[in-house]
Amino acid sequence: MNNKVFALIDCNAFYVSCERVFNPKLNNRPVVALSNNDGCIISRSKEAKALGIKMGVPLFKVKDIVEKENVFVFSSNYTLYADMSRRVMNIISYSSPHTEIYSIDEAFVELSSLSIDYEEYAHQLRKTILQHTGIPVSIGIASTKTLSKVANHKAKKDESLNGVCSLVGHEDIDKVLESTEVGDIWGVGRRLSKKLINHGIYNAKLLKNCSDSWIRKAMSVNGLKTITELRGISCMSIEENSITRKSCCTTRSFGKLLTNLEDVEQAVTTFARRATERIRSESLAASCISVFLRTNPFDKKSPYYSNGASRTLPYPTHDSITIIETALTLTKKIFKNKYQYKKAGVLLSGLCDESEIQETLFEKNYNQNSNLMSAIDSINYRYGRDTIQMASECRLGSWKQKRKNCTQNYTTQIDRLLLV
DNA sequence: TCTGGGGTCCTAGGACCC
DNA sequence: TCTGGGGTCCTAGGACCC
Repeated sequence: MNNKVFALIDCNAFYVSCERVFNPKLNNRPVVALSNNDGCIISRSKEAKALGIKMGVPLFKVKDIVEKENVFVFSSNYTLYADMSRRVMNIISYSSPHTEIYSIDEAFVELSSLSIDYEEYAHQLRKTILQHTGIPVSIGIASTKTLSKVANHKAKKDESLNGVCSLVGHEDIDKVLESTEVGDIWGVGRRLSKKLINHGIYNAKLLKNCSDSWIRKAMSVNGLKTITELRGISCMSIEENSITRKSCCTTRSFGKLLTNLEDVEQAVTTFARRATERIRSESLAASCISVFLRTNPFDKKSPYYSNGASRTLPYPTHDSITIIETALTLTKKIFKNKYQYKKAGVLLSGLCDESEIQETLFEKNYNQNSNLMSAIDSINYRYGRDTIQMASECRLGSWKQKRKNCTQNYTTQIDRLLLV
């Protein structure tokens, strides 16, 4: 038996909550936030959920409800959300020595090393986060990460719990597991959930009691970890040191369909530049560059085309010019006339730390522009990320995304501060 | 008319080696 | 007619997460 204790802190309807902080009129009203290009609904207030608006649904499919019920709709404002996330995570990190930032709106904390009352800690933390940032959170506490996810789910659903649910010392965890649908378990997605239900396993208690050998076959080693954790034996620990990434990709849908090579090249240039800037900011370099293009898979009337191409360089680089040149060569290779392109992307992989770049005697030096890159980065940091662009991306701007209803950068731009 | 973006990990199967 | 055994590496595809 282990005696670890994990807490999972999860922000409630995070993007919607961020918008509410700066516009209190949105409180107690149905509010949703959209994905890029104003495509799908990816964050919903409690009131919007109550209207039957589902997670991930395309906006146009719920247009009627949105209009009839006066739902407030926001384009995503990642600059704002990222900054609000940073504030919440700072408070969490300060509250415990063992913290793992798991996503933009979630963090795991290991509590067993602290001699505290866990529930009291959780209520206090909730209060502090709300007071300092305006963001409401829910906290689940249990002996494994997977169970803390279950507890968090319960904390969100059951309003009488005041946002905190602890399964530590809980007399009947099985009862909680019985009321947890199998698809709500961390690690069980849409496919596995369907498969399990077909076998009569529709809640967490039934899953927990399956045989190891059957689970190994049906769900691979990850499934085995999941059921072990449901039984209260911890096999996933806190990842305190953020592991360096293995790839970095920038991809977008276009605001309108593109048919010209020049327009697609312009978009690919921007994607390649942004991805390269990101790896540079993390002191990484890439040795493999991939580009992909595709038409709209939902449009059954037009012919579908999707293709990708990659090239591996002789040694890693984080020079925008080299990476963009390579990306454009790849684009020409896969671009075909007469198709209407909806989306493209650039993926950088084979990443290594910039200090490990091995140069070769006989190849062109890709990294000779490093002073130029530093200068571009510092100008873009100071004056906005697209202040200096590449010539091949400044032409028409025809691929730009839809972003009809986006709020200000209240916390990161001095002239956008609210006046009180 | 309108359908997101950015990641990780595992497995099976093929190619190849001796 | 009869065609082994043991291994590695790579890739595509499938699953998951937020």
